[in-house]
Amino acid sequence: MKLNLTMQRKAVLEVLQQSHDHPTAADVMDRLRAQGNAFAYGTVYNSLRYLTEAGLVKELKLGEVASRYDARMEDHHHVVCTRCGRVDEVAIELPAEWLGKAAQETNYELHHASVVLEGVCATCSVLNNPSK
Amino acid sequence: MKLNLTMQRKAVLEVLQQSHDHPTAADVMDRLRAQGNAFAYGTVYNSLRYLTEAGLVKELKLGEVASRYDARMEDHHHVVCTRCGRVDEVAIELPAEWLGKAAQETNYELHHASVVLEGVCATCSVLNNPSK
DNA sequence: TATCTCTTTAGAATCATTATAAATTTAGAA
DNA sequence: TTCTAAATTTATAATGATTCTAAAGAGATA
Repeated sequence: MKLNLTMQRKAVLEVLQQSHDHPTAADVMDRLRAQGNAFAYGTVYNSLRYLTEAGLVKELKLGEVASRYDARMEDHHHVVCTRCGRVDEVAIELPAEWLGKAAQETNYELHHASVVLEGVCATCSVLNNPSK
Repeated sequence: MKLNLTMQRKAVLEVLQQSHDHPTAADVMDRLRAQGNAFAYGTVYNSLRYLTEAGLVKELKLGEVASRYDARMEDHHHVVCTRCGRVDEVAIELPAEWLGKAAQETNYELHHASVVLEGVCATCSVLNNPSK
């Protein structure tokens, strides 16, 4: 399967590469519009799916209504701020030992692990309790 | 806030307590119907939200379209079989040390961690490769 | 009893996403 | 180059989960 990067797909990919806040499909749409690329909704979804399948982009399902997308392909996890909705990345990997125990307990052949942490980000924490 | 368990809410809770497969709202609806309780859709969603807020039930967002619900309140994680969609539980807790590192790296005040593992369950694994 | 609040109900509305069908573009063959 | 087949984009309709709304019902309290 050779890569077929149409201008639409390239534009979507570039938006993701230039974003560091894990935009949703609607966010991507807006950013494309802002730069003069008014593609059809379906095209944006199509492109996101294509890029995801091509392994150029990751789809993040963090328990919110909408999926988010990320062009950072190194494996990593995420933290969501329960106050402002901001999403940050967690670079630390799960201990292999822990995964091993999980595989053993469940009797699954594990392929992927995703951790979603919830908490309050530094900014919101300060806002709420300036004495910090 | 005192607990107000109407008959509808009680029925929804009981369905969840008797289910061990993490049913979706639609599943709950079906099971209620099957036992003669034909509540309105809105009521089931309302009850699920109420029970979740009351801490009697957990809402699971495992990256599928629909939320699943679980009356097991002990903290635990989940494995999803990518072949058949089956969801099982993982009782092992994340190492506190790992969480500590994550909190430090991200500068978040962490409140909750949820791990979703993906893999192939024992049944599907055998089906696909009977030599095992 | 009268009133107030909470709940249920049916159905409409919303939101993210997918499907459809026609129009357009692209790539490769002739 | 010209033709044709396959892939893609587009606009729009459809879907599926969930929430909202407004009216009706139930319960509790004064």
